[in-house]
Amino acid sequence: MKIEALTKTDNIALRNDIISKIRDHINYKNLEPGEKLPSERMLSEKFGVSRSTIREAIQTLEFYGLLESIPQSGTFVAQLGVTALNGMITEILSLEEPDFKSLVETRILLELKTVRLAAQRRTEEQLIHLKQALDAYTEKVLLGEDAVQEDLLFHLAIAKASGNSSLNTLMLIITPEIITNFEKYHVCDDDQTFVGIEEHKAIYEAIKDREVQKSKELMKVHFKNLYKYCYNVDL
Amino acid sequence: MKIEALTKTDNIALRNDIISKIRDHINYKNLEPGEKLPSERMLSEKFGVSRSTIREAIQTLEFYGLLESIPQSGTFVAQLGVTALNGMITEILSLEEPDFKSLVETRILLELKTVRLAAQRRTEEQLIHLKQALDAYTEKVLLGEDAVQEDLLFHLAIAKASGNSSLNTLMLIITPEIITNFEKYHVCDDDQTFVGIEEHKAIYEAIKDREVQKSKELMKVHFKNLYKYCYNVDL
DNA sequence: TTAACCAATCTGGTAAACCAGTTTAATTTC
DNA sequence: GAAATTAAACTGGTTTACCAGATTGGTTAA
Repeated sequence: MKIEALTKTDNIALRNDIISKIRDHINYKNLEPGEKLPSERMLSEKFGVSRSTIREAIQTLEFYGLLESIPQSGTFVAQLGVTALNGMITEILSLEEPDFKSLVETRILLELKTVRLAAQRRTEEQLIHLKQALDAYTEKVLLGEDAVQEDLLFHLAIAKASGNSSLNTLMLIITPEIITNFEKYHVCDDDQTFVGIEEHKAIYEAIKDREVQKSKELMKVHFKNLYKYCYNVDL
Repeated sequence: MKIEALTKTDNIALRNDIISKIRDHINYKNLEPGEKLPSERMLSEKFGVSRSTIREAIQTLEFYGLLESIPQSGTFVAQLGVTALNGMITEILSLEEPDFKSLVETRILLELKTVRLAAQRRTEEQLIHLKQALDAYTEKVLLGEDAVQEDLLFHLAIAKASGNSSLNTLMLIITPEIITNFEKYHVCDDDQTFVGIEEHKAIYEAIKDREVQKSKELMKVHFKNLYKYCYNVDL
């Protein structure tokens, strides 16, 4: 482990500590949904840390939808009861860094859904966007260059065309981690790239023709290698 | 629209503006993966805002795994090329607030997967946790009290038992929003709660007995009403 | 008694100053 | 001339101070 990783870890540990203290406070005061948390200054003094640290912790809980800060007014607990809030925060604190296998498993699940939805719901505008992404990918491959990024953007375009903003968000969250790990472990085998063009093209055509089931099957084939990798290799 | 929402919107708009400016800078300087961003002070001066604002924008991009800040060293772009980074940031900036239908659709997808994985992989310890969550839910319902929170915690326990940390994280992200909307639109019909006990119990038993297919079918039934709601009602 | 009003206070957001490691480059030493 | 050294500049993180809008509680007018 690198030296500077320690201080970074310390920062996260500190923030998690503050989050658990906020949870304890909510429990102790039995704060109901919509009730107001003490001001950042109060919490800062109470927990013996600076406002920045408090704000960081609040921002994290805000991201998970458990708190909401209103400017010049206060920070409020979401429309969740104490029990749920308690359980959720405990879970958040115990979250592990996702392993590669989990990421791939999740990506496959999400993409088999987004491609079906895209085939059902894509608009003409989204179709054009898909075509552009496909062309950019094809061109890069034909030039013999690395096309991992264009590959990724095509898949994100499918997610967008699914018309499901929630799925789209989740794809955006897990994609960078996937790519980072891909680069790290050199998963992508360049021999497959020309096959990749055909597969991408076929998926695009299926979405264009609104062939729902076929699009899913094509995506399944496209993920075949990933599948194999996911279930045969342990990282 | 409420008045205070304007200032809140302004804050988000400001942060998004900074994010897009960071993107532009990365493009302009053609920063490769792992390269260092200008210091927060430089960016602060360059963009005419305070460091706090810069830090907030960086923190957001860090959450999506696009940047990484190292204490006393600098902020670095992730192992993603300029093209991917560019596309991702653009997507992030255009993210909409998820609609209820998207959330429900996504939740069903995720839960049909987590329950299958839980039936395959659950440990004895996770099984105990599931049982506790089930009992808490049952008790609350039998007392005639509202058990939405305990319901939620049971489902989160399943996600945890799936052994897929990535899926677990995604469930944690969308669950609060779901609950908030449930409360808002009064989706949960209290007549169903006693049926709910039986359904939860059956799912628990299926996971306990490692009956993968059955667990999925039971979850599908459990979501039947949600399904109907999702595809018949527009919000 | 009640409703309108106004100023003191409190809020989250922003900016500026400070801290302790890290990095860098000039200086010294061999 | 090259390698070791050291001090100055730079880094993200933290603390403190300030801002403008929101809240609140007492006062005043009806």
